[in-house]
Amino acid sequence: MPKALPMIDISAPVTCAPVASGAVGPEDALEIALRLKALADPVRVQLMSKLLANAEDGVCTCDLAPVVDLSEATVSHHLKQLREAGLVEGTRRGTNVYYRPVVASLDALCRVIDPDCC
Amino acid sequence: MPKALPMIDISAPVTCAPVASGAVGPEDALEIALRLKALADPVRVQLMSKLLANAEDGVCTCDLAPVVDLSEATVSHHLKQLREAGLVEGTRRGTNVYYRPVVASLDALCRVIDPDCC
DNA sequence: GCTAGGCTTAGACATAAGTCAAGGGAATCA
DNA sequence: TGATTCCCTTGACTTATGTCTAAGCCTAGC
Repeated sequence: MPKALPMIDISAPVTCAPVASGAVGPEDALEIALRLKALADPVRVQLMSKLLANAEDGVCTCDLAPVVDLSEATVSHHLKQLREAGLVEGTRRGTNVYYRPVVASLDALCRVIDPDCC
Repeated sequence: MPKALPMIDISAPVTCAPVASGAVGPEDALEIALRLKALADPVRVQLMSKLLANAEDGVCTCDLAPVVDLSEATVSHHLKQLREAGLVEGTRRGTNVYYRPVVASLDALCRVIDPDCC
């Protein structure tokens, strides 16, 4: 992948014009792609699903690991990806960190990619 | 990525239950992730954008290459990814192949990932 | 303080993905 | 038929990604 290094902040919901509205520029395309990439992994899809199913309570890392049958370190890595993409947020309660989905980000992402959506 | 090899057909629109409806299984998560991965690249986002902007006429590979400033071989590779994900389809007219977006697939994908969509 | 539990980070490794150059096919036209 | 043009595939290279183990960091409770 001989490609420019991202290193841009994508933690806020995407705000550019919908993809269908015309040829998007390289920078908008990169913003969209980075957020999509955060979701484009089966483990992270499963994690998001679990989080969305428990959106009000939140789920801690130790409960997430068994769901995807991976080590806590790997789950933490995936959660970091999702956090950096603004798709989840974690709050500490005691020794545990509870993760919750950021529905607004998911919504914004969807709005950008689907012409007939919302 | 020490992970199971995909090798599954994802050319039809995704049909599984929405991610938000509960913890999706590993196989559904893989189906969703593979389709998202097809879109999760800045070049392919740009290509889709261009195609969506010319949805009725279609765009040929030689016109697509300048848009993303890459070789035709690389563009062909990206189009193959999108084709295998069922997001675009190409029809030959003479020596040219004209690509068109498959809006239904994009729509289905969006419906699966966004709880508040559609 | 000190220890224990939960979470994250760092390093290492294997696999996947993006890019290009070169070559092969198919359709058109002379 | 032969030449040209467009498109696709293959192979090789480089970079990115997912996973683990091991180590470090907070927070709570003693």
